[in-house]
Amino acid sequence: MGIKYLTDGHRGMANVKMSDIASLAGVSESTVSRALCDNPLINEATRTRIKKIAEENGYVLDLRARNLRLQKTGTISVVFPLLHEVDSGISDPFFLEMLGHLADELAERHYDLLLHKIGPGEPRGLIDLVNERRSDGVLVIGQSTQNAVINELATRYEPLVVWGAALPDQHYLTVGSDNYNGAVTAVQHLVGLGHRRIAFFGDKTLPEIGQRYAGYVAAIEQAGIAPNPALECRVPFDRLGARKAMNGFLDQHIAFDAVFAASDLVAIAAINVFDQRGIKVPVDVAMVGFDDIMLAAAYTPALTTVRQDIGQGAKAMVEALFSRLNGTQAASTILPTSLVIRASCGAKMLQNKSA
Amino acid sequence: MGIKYLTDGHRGMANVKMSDIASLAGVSESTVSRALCDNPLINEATRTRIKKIAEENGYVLDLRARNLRLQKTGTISVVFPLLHEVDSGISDPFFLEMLGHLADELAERHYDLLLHKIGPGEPRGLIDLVNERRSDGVLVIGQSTQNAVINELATRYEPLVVWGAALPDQHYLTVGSDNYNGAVTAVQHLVGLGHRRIAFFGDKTLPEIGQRYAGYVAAIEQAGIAPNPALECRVPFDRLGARKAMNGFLDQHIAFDAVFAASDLVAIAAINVFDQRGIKVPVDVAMVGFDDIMLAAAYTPALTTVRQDIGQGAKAMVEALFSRLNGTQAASTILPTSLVIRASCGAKMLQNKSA
DNA sequence: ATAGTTATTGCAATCGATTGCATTTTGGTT
DNA sequence: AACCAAAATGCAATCGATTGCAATAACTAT
Repeated sequence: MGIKYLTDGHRGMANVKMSDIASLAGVSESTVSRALCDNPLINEATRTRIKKIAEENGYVLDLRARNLRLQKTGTISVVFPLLHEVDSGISDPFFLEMLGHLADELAERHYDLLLHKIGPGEPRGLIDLVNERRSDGVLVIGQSTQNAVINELATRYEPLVVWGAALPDQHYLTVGSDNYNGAVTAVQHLVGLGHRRIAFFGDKTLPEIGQRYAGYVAAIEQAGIAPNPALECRVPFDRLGARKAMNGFLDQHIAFDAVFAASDLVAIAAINVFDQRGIKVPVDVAMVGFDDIMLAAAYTPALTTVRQDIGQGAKAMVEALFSRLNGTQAASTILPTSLVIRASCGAKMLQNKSA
Repeated sequence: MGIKYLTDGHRGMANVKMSDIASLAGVSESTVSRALCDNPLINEATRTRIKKIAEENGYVLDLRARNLRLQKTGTISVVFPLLHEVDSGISDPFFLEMLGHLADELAERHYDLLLHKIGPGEPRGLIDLVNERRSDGVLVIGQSTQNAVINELATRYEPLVVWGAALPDQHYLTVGSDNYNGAVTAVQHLVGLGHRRIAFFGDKTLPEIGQRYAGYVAAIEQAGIAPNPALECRVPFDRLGARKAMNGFLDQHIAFDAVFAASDLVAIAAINVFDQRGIKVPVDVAMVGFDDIMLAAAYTPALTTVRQDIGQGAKAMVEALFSRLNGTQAASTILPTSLVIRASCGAKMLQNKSA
């Protein structure tokens, strides 16, 4: 006699299934199924024997079959604004960092991560995705301008969590940073350095940016400075549009001594445009960004910015989603931010003023 | 009488299945199945009738069931070096751009994209992924140091395509840029500008970087310059390590007038470190990068770099993978690169020389 | 009308797992 | 030895689609 093995074919990967293991072990499929998931109904001895056989024959269960039977997918969709067209997109490193953390959190729960890109012109994408029921839940990173679509969807689809700003009439769970207070802190910092004419760079029609703008205004006013609409530069997301907007702003020759940029990417682009026109950061103008992407620290000059804790954010999103899946109540979360001070807004201005 | 509808429950999403449509239409499931996939066996009239009923009742087929039956998954795994730990990782924007393009290519072919993060310390991850057969094929972005594992896997698993350098004893298909010639062009450009003491910044133990290094050496020698090992700075991937390596290089006070950085990220970090020590790019030192990530153009100074066509790369990878899935032969691909000249290595040096 | 085609449709098995219930085996008790 | 409870295992239905083959309906030509 001797131990029987299933020979795996030429392709190397034998298509071993549960019934094969069952016959090898001389038991029924039910027993194998139960043994493999440590069901206590099965005798300790048989259980280990079966497991050993399964192991030796390289058995792995077929998730399609299991999920079909269990009526689930074992998958979470992550919807992502992946914009990469030359003229319409900047791959924000912030998203990649978020994605990495989400991948971790989901892997820990043994869920797969199905990635869906969604472009600016395809609002149906999200709806279809849900209709096809390929996943047990959906995480949306960045509602940007789609919040109407998302909101409509949310009224009939529960397991949906969105990264971004919490808005008033919102039916869906959000996890996001405290944009308002983050902005307040940033602007207060600039004020503390002696800056008075602080420009706002960003597109405040986007929900998150709108909140940052509100914080900017509040901090300005609180410092006793009159908000000046001329100091606002509406910077779109695409690179060319951004440069154009910034150059247009500079062409107006409005005096300003600092910029609060709505994201690090905007800040970086601004520094670049300024540089080309001979304006040096931080010597001539102080600059604060938002996000603290990895590159913020590596930029020249290193960027002072409002840090969002992406790891926490990812964790909160996944937790909220699984609460919904389990029927537990869960509330939207607003995560605290912190100001990271680097070279892009040195203390020089303060010294100038006091001198 | 009147048309019958399946009422969808409170949750909004009715769980309509094919058998429901069958009874509504008064036909068998087989007929519905065939009608929905435009099988010509089915009468034109019934086909449209069934489709209409399916549409009205919001029917969508269950992919698990279909895939189980068809013995496939409809999914491609994308394995991704998502490193985000503070001390071990930089999220290279290059990867996100690639990911976006892959998402497009796969979506076009109606395949889902399953994302798997793989950390530096988990070589088994890739193997397990394949064993679990959750996807019909695997795309690996960046072999980095894992090529031994990948190679072993490739001997028994066919539908595998890797982004990266083509290496001698490789059993797997690769798609990658022409690292060698890209580097040659970059260095020739520096030479043409009059630079003689060109440093190499990067970790040449990684396959892709190794090829770029080879190109660097070749171009140097071809210009009649003796390669100087002291001009090589081995820059690791983590930020702190990178800074340390660069500072160490500067501490040796070896004269150099230009840097060929193995990636844009390295170039960016280098400019930053140089700046902190009073070395200005491009005034004091010229800098060329590799990749042409979005940020290269937005950096200050804008980065001269070797552009990789990521869109083409993604396309080639997916095409190669599907060839394998269809049993067609496919060969590894090497994509051409192009040099993008920007501010980081201006023509100043040349003028200095000729003056 | 009738046999012979051809165009449609249905039956039933199948993909690979899970699980309620029935059944067998084992062990303990008197 | 007989019986009962408890432990271990097996049977068979099920998840929702696809498809070879059989069966029926609709025509065509004689």
